[in-house]
Amino acid sequence: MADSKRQPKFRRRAEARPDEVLDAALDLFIEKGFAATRVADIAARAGLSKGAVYLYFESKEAVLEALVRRALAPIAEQMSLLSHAEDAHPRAAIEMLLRLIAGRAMDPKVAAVPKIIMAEVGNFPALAKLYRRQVLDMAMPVVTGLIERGVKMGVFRPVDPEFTLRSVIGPVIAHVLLHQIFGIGEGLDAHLDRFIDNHIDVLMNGLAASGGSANG
Amino acid sequence: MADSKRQPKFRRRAEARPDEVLDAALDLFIEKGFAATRVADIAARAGLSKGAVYLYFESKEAVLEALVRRALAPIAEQMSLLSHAEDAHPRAAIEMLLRLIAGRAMDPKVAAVPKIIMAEVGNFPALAKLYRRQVLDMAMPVVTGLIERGVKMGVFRPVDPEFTLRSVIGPVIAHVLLHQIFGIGEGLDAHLDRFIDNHIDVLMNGLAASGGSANG
DNA sequence: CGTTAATAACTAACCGGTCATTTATTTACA
DNA sequence: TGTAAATAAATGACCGGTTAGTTATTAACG
Repeated sequence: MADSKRQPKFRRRAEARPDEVLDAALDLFIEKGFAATRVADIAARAGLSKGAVYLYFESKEAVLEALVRRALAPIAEQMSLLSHAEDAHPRAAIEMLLRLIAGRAMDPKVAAVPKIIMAEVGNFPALAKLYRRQVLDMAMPVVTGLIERGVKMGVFRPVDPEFTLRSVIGPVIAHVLLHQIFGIGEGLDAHLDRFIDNHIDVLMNGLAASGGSANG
Repeated sequence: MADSKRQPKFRRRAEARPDEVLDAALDLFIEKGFAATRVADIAARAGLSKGAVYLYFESKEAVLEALVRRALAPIAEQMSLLSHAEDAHPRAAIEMLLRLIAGRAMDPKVAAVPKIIMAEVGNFPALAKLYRRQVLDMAMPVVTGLIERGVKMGVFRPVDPEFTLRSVIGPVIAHVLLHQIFGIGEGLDAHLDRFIDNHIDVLMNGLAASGGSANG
């Protein structure tokens, strides 16, 4: 009151606002889900008023879509990286790929997006299509191609690439789900590398002991 | 009005109502998620009025919890089956287990429950605990035990059972997710057996060609 | 000062949950 | 067995709280 330095009660920062809103929305969608998050909450966390959110986004749904788009962009970049990896030895490429995916997927901010999509796919089928087109349709062919090439080169046994894709990424998904959703293997956080080691070991060499009767 | 046969506008069927409500709720939660489903919708699909739903359930949330409980009951039975399987050869037991899980998990009604849990875990942490206690804490030790025994018997190579669990079930989860959420491998529906065959082949024998340098 | 970012108060609609009332079914009894 | 009283099941209108989206107004700042 006696203070002469009246700092303004808000700043005009049109450039930075949209990203800040998306940051806040991501946090809240992770915490409470899309439906349970109020636009007012997003605004509050982003440090502006609810009305201001509507200066930058058409609707609450539009916030979600923008959020997903923004999260997907870097993944598209990763994919171009993976395309380079095609030159490498299939085994080494898959190993690199798995470590890359696992490392990123264990970051809650990254894991959250597929989780939100799974949760909201019923309400917004467009989200599933977006994710499928921007991520899956780019990533999956890279992996199946890698497997296919490995088979042709004779470094992999003759397996079905489409099916085997699931054997490559599935364990990582399982690991992330158990951890993120159910809090299982909490202490294993630091042991992510060891999990990947184990996964690659099993994936490449199989479970069966070499001496045993292993064929189906 | 001219009709002499006045069929009643409702029937008293207190026995059947709760299950019918849960059936309807499951359908709708699958379609639209928990938050987006109105109690009136549930009632309409179950063929009674909204008020009647509250004769049988305390709240909308109580409907969800009852739904999960009902879905979990048969799984607990399955687990006792699995306990029997421990007597069998670890390899055969795992194979049987995988075919069992995959067959059930591809049924949308069954797959829906974990999906709903994943979606609503933010709002209702109790659900995750329920699922963890009633399913995971029962199922996971069976599998890790199986792996452990296989290692001790020498039919499996020395792997970490906790980590390898993820290699066993992960591919099935991936398959179900790709199919249920993103509609990938739609035509592969009939090929579930072939997917499991491929998974077991890779799981047991590994990807690496026998001649190659496969060790990490 | 004029433009525009931002606010704060507002509206309208929706939806979970309640309850007074109606209808179906069962029971008591002549 | 026929009928009326009793009970249980079900309805549907309603209430109150919540919240997405709007708008009149104000404040920042070049």
